This record gives sequence, structure tokens and C-alpha cells, in this order.
Amino acid sequence: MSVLNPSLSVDCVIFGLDTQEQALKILVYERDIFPDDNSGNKNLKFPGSLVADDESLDESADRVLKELTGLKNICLKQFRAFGDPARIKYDEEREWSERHYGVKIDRVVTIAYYALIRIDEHNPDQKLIKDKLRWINIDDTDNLAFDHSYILAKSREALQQDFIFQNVMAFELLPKKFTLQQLQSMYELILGSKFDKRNFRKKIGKAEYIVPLGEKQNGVAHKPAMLFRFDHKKFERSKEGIRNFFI
Amino acid sequence: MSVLNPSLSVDCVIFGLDTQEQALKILVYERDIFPDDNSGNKNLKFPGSLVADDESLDESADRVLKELTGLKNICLKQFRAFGDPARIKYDEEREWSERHYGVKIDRVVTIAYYALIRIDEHNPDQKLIKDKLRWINIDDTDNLAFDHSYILAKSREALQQDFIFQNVMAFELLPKKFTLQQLQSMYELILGSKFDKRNFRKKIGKAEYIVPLGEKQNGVAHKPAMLFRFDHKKFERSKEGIRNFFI
DNA sequence: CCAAAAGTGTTTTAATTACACCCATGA
DNA sequence: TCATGGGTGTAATTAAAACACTTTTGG
Repeated sequence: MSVLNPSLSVDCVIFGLDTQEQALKILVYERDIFPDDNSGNKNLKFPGSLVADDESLDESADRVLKELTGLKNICLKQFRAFGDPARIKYDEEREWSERHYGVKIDRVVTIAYYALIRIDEHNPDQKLIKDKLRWINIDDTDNLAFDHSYILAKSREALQQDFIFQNVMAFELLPKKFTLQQLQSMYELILGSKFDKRNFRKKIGKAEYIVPLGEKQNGVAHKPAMLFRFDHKKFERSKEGIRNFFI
Repeated sequence: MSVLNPSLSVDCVIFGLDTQEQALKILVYERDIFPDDNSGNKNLKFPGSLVADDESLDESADRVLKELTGLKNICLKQFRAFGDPARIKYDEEREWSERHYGVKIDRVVTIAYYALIRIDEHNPDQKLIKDKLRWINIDDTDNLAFDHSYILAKSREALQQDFIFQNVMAFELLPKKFTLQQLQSMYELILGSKFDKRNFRKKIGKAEYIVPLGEKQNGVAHKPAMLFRFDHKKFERSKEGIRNFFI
């Protein structure tokens, strides 16, 4: 591979929906420099790396994600650059970066991407996850390495805004066949709020791209729910008509 | 000033509302390298420059804008990084960059900012504007230098999205005292669509941060319009309650 | 028969849309 | 007195919000 630019990196915030636990998590990478102390989360960072000189930012993000996690064909969305000269705060962090990348580091601007995936489907490479990668709950993420807590906060805002504006690939998050309860739970986790079940269903009922299959769940110890699927083509068509927001 | 990073720049897309002409314009900077030929807009670029190593991206954008245009205290919003290695397309563009900055250029990632201002109030520095800067109509901007036409397209999307989400400083665009017609025209120019006058006024009537002054226009050859002002504090308060979009 | 989640409707209130005429002013 | 843009209201439709009980299944 060609030469790494010492002042330019990409970082990937991977949001994972855990359908079983009904939780939203993020994928973090454990650095090896402070191996054992009680340093809280400061060994945890997002998968990221310096950018090579012959790749675009998007390519770089795809490559880095694949190298560090095994994840590929993930739809990453660039949402922001972070460039405070003091974002690598501590000498030890600078030192870690220099040892890790093998180049002299002065100041690094990072271009941040996010993606939303299903934890149980796209599981990162098993070998890597064992010693380096972890899913952690999104509410348990204070004090990440560098300025990654700040990056996380901004990525959540971007995610929510994009989700509301419907540009977002949120249906990859559910199983092919899903219940309305799972769908509602997804909305609630991403937007961080609760909705009324009946009103939610009324609204969903109008979205022609959420299609009832004839089938029901089985094996559940309660009334089985109707299963639905997501229709991509109808969804794309429905996105045309988004122009009636303010006024 | 300290050393410039040869692979990192900022660019500023300055949208200017021209209240007289009722037009939305952008501020472009004329490069001096192709001085006379019929090169269309390819000598025109956004004000931008390489980033110094000891400044944040935001600081860099503020500095560059001030140096190149005289504009200061403008609320710039970062909206996107552009990093295709081929974004500096032509050898002549690379050559221009190298001569202009005096450093060897390989590939430049640019962090793009936008701002919305009133043309008649914040006028860029007069000496500069005469030979380097021009306001051009937003619909007349094909084929700018580098990838700046693409950057413009993306900045418009960001502007519209931010405007709808109300995070945006759009009332700086109007005179302190403005008419509802001016307000509507601003909405239409920014969002690129037309609204019904009565429905617009009905909606505006509910926004408590748009306050009628007792006064009317004068000197106009028709029924004079009521003047309004914008109440910053009430606007800030009203922004709290933005959480009821989708569902 | 019990626990657990699914499923379902109505009423009230607020927002959106479409639409056309008279008014005040300066020239 | 005319040209110009300012200003106004209603009715119909659609969306939003609040709210509680019955159904089906497995254990």
C-alpha cells in the first residue's frame, strides 16, 4: 500500500442494533497500550486509521473498517471532520499514535463516518473481535480515547437527523421478516424516545413500503405477531416526495 | 504564521441574499492564472486555503475568509469533507496550487464550510472585491474550478436541511425591520420553492419570534407593508421543542 | 388458567391545502 | 384613476394525540 498521510485519518462509528437485547450499541476497538489499569474507557476508540495518499476518504473508510473489523459492504456515511489541534490530548496518546502508525504525528484531522448495522447479521471477524473489538452499550461510553466521546455525540445527532430525513438505510437493521414491535423498538432506540403503539401502527399503516406477509411468528409464549417485510423499491419511490417540511 | 499543511485545506461557500434583486448568490474568488481566455467559470473558486498546523479547522475557515474577503464574525458551518484524490483534476490546477501556496501539492482534502449572509450588510472588503471577488447568481455556476461545482451542490443540500431543521441563523439575512414578503422571499430562495402567501402568513403568525412592529413601510408606490422584527431570545426558546418530526 | 405481548377504534384537536377579492399608496 | 403589491378568511381535508380493553398463544 502507498504512503499514509500523517495528518489525515478516518474513524468509523458503527452503530449496531441488538434485536434480542433491544439495545443500541457501538463497536469499539481496544488499544493495547494501557493494558491493565483501571483506566475506564480510555483504551477504547473507534476503528480508524490514517488515510493513504491514493485513496479517497470513502475508500479509506471502507478499507480501514474491513482491516480492523472484517466488516465489508457496509454503507458508511461521512458526517463531519474533527480538527482541533488539541484533539490528541495527551502525550501518551500521541506516543501511541506514533508507535502504532510508525510515522511522526503532529496533528491529525479525522474524517468521521457512521454506519448502522444489525449486530447479529454482520458480525465482525471472529478472531479480531476476541481480543480487540467489543460492542458496548451506547449509554455506557464516557471517556473514550482521544476525542471519541465527542465524535460519538456528533454521530448520534447526524444519525438521528438523517434517520428523520429518511436518507438512511435503517431497514437493514431488522431481520428480513420483522414484527411491528421490532420496528417500533428500532425507531425508539435510534431516536431515543418512546411512541404510542397505536399511533405508531396507524402511521406505519400508511407507509406502503412496509408490507405484511401473510405469516405469523411461532414459538412465542404469547399471541404471535404478524410478520412484515420492507420493500426497497417502494421505499425509493416514496423518498421522491420529501419536500413538504417547513411550510 | 506557522507552517501550512500541504494536504489539508478549507473552503468557504458564502451564500448571499440579495434583498433588492431577490436572488441568492455565492461569493467567488477569481484566480489569476488563466487571465483572459473564454474559460467559462473555471477561474472561479470559493475562498479557501491550506490549513495551518496550529489552528483548528473552524479557526482556519474564519482566518481564510477574513484574509481573502475581509468578512469577519461570520457564522460558518462545517458541512462536509471532500477527499477524492482526483479532485484537483488538471495539471494546471495542481500547478496553480503549488505556485499559489509555495509548497509541493500531492493531494488535498478540503473541509468545506458554508455561511448565509446579507449581501448589502456584510460587504466584503472593497479593495479585494474589485479585482478578485464577485457575487454570482446561484443558478449561474457551472464549471467552477477544481470540484467546486460539486461542493456547491452539496452545500445547498446542507443549507436546506439545516434551514428546515432550524439550526440555522437565517434571520441575519434580513434587515432589522422586514416585511412578510421579504421573509417569504427568503424562504423561497433558500428552499428553492414557492409558497402560498396566505398559508405562509398563517404559519408565520404562529411563530412568536416574528414580532410585528407598529410601523409601516413608506415611500412605496403601493399599500405600505407592516414591518416585523426577529426576536432572538424567543427563537432560541422555541428551538427547544424540536423533537416531533417523524412519529 | 395465567402470563405476556398482540392487536385494535374513537374522539378531539391541530395543521394543511386550496382559493379570490378589496385596500392603500405614489405616480 | 391606475398600477402595484399588501392584506385578509373559510371550508374541506388530513394528521396528530390521547387513551384501554380483548385476543391468542405457550407454559
